[in-house]
Amino acid sequence: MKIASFNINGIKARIAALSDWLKEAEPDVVLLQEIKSVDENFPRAHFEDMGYAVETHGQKSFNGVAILSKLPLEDVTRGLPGDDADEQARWIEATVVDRRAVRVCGLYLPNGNPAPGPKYDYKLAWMDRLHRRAQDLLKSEEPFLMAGDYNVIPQDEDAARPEAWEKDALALPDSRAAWRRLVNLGLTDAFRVMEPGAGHYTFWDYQAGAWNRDDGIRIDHVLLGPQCADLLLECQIDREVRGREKPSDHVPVWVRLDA
DNA sequence: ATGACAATCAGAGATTGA
Repeated sequence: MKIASFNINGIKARIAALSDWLKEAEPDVVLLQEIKSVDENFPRAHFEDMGYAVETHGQKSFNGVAILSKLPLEDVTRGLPGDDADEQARWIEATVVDRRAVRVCGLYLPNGNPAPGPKYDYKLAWMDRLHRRAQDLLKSEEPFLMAGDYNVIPQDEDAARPEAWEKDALALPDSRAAWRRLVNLGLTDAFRVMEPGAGHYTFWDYQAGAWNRDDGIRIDHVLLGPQCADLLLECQIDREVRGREKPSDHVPVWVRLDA
């Protein structure tokens, strides 16, 4: 089972680029972030015609997550538990059934800039809710993963120029501590365990020729629960997608599971 | 120190992103 995460930076603007990548990468499941669309305007029929089931959790203009799946999706839930007043669409879950059933969670973690400030407070509070959701998923002792745009640069080797991010919400000590607290529950950073080296990124800013200078950061991650980590076969970043026509500023990261 | 670039909504330019 091949499961990918892709922050597409607007579904309407990315229909062609996403479709091209789907045809060649042939993922079974794709967790999308920043669809920037309400559910009614998501080009559902287009992706259904490509063989995917479509589940969305959108809002107007910003944020928004979705799942595309060639395999049946069951028990879909929307919204990260823990704050009924939170109206930002950043979390969707479903169970994918093939040889094994895997609970997949798609997430778009708040950016948090400027820090300090209310946006950073929201980011840290959201990460605390994520920690609690992970604890509950761990209790099930079933295979699960949480993948998406975490907006966290875990370590200096995950940035081409770590000094440029020192005071940024993506790399501040409190952000990294919250990331470690999550991982230390017993989750596996799928890419990091398969590729221990530096220089692997998932995001390059549109500005200042970041892509041409390979001035990137690794902020899109796949965290695996223990039973899911047992099934891990492969994890890769499709970096070449960033060099194409009308690209997102993020690229896909995917895992292949023995499931 | 600032803006650079892109998407959205709207129908110009502000807002957001990372």
